[in-house]
Amino acid sequence: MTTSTTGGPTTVADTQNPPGGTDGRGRSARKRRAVLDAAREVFLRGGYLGTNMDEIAALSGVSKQTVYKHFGSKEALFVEIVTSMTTGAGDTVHDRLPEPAEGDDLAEYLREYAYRQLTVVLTPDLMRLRRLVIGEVSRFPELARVLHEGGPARAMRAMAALFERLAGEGRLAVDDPETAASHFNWLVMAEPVNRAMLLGDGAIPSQEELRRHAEDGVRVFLAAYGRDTGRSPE
Amino acid sequence: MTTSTTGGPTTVADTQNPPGGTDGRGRSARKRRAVLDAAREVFLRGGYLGTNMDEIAALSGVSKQTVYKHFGSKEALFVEIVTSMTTGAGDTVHDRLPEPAEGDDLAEYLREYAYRQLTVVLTPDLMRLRRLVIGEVSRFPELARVLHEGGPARAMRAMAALFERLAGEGRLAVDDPETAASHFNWLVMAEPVNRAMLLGDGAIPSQEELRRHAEDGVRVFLAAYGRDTGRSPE
DNA sequence: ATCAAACTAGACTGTCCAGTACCGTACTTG
DNA sequence: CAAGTACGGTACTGGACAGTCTAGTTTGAT
Repeated sequence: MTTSTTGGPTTVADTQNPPGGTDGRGRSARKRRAVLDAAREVFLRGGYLGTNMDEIAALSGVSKQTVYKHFGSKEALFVEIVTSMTTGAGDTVHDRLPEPAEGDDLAEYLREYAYRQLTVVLTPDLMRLRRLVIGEVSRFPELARVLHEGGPARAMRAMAALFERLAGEGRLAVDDPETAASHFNWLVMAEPVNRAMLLGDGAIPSQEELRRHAEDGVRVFLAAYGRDTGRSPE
Repeated sequence: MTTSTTGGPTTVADTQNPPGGTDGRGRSARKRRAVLDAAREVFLRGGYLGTNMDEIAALSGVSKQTVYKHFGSKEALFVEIVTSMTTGAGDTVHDRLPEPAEGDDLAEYLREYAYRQLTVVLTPDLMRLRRLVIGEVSRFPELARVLHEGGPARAMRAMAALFERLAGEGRLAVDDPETAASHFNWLVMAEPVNRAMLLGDGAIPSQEELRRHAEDGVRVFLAAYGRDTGRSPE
């Protein structure tokens, strides 16, 4: 944005705008991106009804007409923002997720898993997204369904599959993987998420607190579902 | 709730409108109540911005002027609704809450406690209230703070105090009552609450499901914090 | 019966906002 | 370089809504 806006003499050597059509990333696509970025910020700040399209146009440095050219309506733009953020966050959690090897310390693996999930989800933008979607459940039930599916449900399915495997290997005492996954998930996520939900982004715990919280949750989980975790006197 | 309204057979001569000025429950108070009831329904349905004052006036069978006479503004009316619902629900949970006696089965007591909490909180109106407040966190942070304080925080304080006492009596292996209370609370509440939060009132579990859910949560809690719950081999 | 306070109905003001229309300009592509 | 398309700026339409105002009516106490 801060690059040379004054073109200069005649034909700039085009260091950033590829003339060939192979790239496909022309002016139009750039404007579209700008609108998406601005809309995201504005919607997350003001909610659906609390946001007006002029503000989005102004913040993205684009005319209102262009906004409506790319996204037909306020509603469509809103849906686009929410779904893209939702799936994006879900992918961040699940991409390149290592599986526990035979020799790994299971407790350590679960702590890492929990901590990773906590740090990804407890982000100001994701908390705002969650508040936004929850507040609009009656107006946009589909979006809430998508968030649930791409968030908790997806995470718990992955965990249930993992726990089932570990139970088969005799490393966990789990007979109902879904229930165990739910217990693990909420032992770890519930407290900080609900806290941040109501008390605002300022209530998001620090990394150290999240570490400790993950440890506590895993300890309780393994006390109930672990194989060799008889409460040993320290 | 459905018990005798504490009235008793003393001297209830008046049917509804006491003529004496001592009561103060005249026409004005009736109108005020009507406005509150209507506002509650309309706000819970449409959210803060999605609600207009004409609708409230129409539903309560009262002129708009009267609405503004009793509550100075839309914002004041909204705050009134939310705070009264919040404290009311908190009282419902904690009023007449029995304590576990010496001989009681602790697991049974905790199951009952959990089930009670679940049934009170998982009510369509309370879920709608929660969504409403969460959606308005940025506009009304105080209301969210009040909901957190009168809801989860209050419940967890009560539980922490109980656990501390039970630990002192040697009936629980708890060294950090706050953490234990958090674990208990969210093992029980998190799954159904978050589910209903995103999937709508139709996702509120049945009473049987809540019973089972409470059992599962208590089992895990006692595996971690119980005294005599060594995992017996089946 | 009388009077004052509270209520009703509805018109009204000022403001905000989604979405459109118009026209001149900048960019892209052949 | 030419032509077509996308964009900027801005004014405009149509409708919604918080809050006020006015004039007439009901209610409840004296």
